[in-house]
Amino acid sequence: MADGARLTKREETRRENERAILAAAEKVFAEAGFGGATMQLIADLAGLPKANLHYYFATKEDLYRRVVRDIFEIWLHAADVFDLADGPVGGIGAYIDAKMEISRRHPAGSKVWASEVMHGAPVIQDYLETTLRDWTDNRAARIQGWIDAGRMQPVDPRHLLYMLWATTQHYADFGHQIETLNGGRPLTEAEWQAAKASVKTIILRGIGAT
Amino acid sequence: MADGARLTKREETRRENERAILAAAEKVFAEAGFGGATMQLIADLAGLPKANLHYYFATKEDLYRRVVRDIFEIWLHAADVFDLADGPVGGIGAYIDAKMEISRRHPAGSKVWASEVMHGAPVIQDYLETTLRDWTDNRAARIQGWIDAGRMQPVDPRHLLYMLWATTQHYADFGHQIETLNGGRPLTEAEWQAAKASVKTIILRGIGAT
DNA sequence: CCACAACCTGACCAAGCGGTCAACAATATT
DNA sequence: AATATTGTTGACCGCTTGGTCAGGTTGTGG
Repeated sequence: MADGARLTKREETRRENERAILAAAEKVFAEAGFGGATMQLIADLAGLPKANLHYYFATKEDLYRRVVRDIFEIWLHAADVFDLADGPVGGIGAYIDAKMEISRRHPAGSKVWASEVMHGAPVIQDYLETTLRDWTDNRAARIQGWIDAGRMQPVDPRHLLYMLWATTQHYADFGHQIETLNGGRPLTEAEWQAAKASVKTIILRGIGAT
Repeated sequence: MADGARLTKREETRRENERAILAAAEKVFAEAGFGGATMQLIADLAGLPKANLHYYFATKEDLYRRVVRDIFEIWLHAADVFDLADGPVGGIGAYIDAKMEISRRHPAGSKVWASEVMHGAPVIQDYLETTLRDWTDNRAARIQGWIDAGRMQPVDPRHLLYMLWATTQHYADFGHQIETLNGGRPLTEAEWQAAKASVKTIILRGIGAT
């Protein structure tokens, strides 16, 4: 008792295998794209026979769909910080921090998401049209509220959101390019902090947030 | 005479076929990624038999390499405007316009480039380490010059460049997402102008450019 | 302990892939 | 007109792919 949920050996194994498969899949899909990824590669990385993957996920597309949706959830919840603050400095500042942190900790997931959208969102188009659209409408309204309250300069809320997404995701999706331009070394802790600070400084000043 | 270069029928055909293949390849690579693209698909789109592709480009990788390098050239030359202006408002403003225009006119190329970098730049790593690094160093120095001259606030020139790249490319790479959030319709001419204006306003104010 | 269900996997398959090639057609050169 | 060069293509090949499946193993509930 006292170690959370009581699990049978079966449930535990299932959970662990799924986790291993999803982690491997995320990495392989990020590195090779959907078309370039192979079930064999994912299986090897997960340490399971290929046939076993098909026991847990019927098809390559099912597995991919699951990976994309998992990322989407994380991505979406980063916006919780948006709603806690009462003004643009706190709200947008915290959102930038949160999204930069996601780029740093889930670079593979970010790439899978980027790849999916870039190729026309074949598997999550419905999510874009429902969940994401609602999400965006809400946040745009909130930003407009700040503008109306004189807390920031009038800018198109949507283009501001695009800029936030673009800039923060860039550090994951184009991490390889940034690393190369950084002398071939990954950003250090201090360099990450500097990156965050730069982004926040420019954007918050850019919208005249108070 | 007077219609430019005099070409034999052979040269003309060769030129036209190469053009058709490259255009088709850019589109297919953008839509499906390197791994998902097939020579058959490219051939069909170019209106040529598959075997003919291999006469012009020995391998799929050769063809891909050519597409990526062509984009890189366009991308790089967009920065010419950077050098004509004497201050950040003109220089960076014009650069944003130029890169937004590329996103608009070469969305497929942009996606191929993004995909290439995202997957670790397997075919243009050398370009990143030489041409792009030099390019970046030069522009960073120029921006630093503007800072030293008091023409803009002190910000890290590199992170500013990343922000410019990220934001402008976003309109190509995530064009599908933007279109979906725009009610399923592509941006109109006026909306493109508004996007450009938003980006320029926020960034130029963000760096305190004068 | 038993019977049943869930889980695992090596061997296999049809389909599609990048790439080759021999035979042929068109153009250029002499 | 004859010849050499370059361009074109259907048919083909070896290989890898996603996916299947029969038969075995492991865990569970009674």
